[in-house]
Amino acid sequence: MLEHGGLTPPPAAAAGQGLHPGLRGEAGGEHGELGGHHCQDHSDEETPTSDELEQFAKQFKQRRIKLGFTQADVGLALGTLYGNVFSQTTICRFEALQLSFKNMCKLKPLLNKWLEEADSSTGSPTSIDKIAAQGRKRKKRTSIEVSVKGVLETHFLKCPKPAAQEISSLADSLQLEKEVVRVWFCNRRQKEKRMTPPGEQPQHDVYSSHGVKTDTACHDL
DNA sequence: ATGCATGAGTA
DNA sequence: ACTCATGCATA
Repeated sequence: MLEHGGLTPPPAAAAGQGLHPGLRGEAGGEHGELGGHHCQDHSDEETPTSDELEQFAKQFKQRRIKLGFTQADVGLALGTLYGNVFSQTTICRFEALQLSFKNMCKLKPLLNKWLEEADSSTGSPTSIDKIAAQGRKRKKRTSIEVSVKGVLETHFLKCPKPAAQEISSLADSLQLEKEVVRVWFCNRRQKEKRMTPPGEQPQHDVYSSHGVKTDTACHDL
């Protein structure tokens, strides 16, 4: 089968809206060569487009299931195969395209390799290796009430990057630890940077959007 | 499948 | 302190 995609050919390029991968400008001081310059990626490393990643993720999931593997299996297999172990969470997020653009690009080759292996493996006995050494005190997951989440979201829309002081007052108002609130905002920002906004399919915005630059100004307290 | 959390790297 | 990649614990 070819990648037909059925009728999800979406995108239409992510030049309009909807998809805004985290394409950070890496024009900083990445390399500091003086006199001699030899930098130039010329390998067969092409950065896939968002569309390609979508297709791959779909195919990957289907094949994975066809072969009878779980997300956790894949994560472990990657570790035993190359040394990079991943959790079920990460595989899941990859399939759902809930990772950043960069992250997706990084994982695609690995998963691609696994696919080849898994499908052509006439029974390759991959030995399992598990290295466990975690004696850390992970904080118990704080369950934030729905109503409180609503408040947080409202604030997020107003100001996605509140200052420490604002976080403090907010935490105080909501009766939450400052850390919890801070982390919540961090996670929220990350979500916003994912490829596929949950439940938000790119629609064509014929109207709307004018030169209005909704400047995100944080004021008030 | 997802929410809250950790930790390394960076500005 | 933030971003980013990643995962334990949980829904």
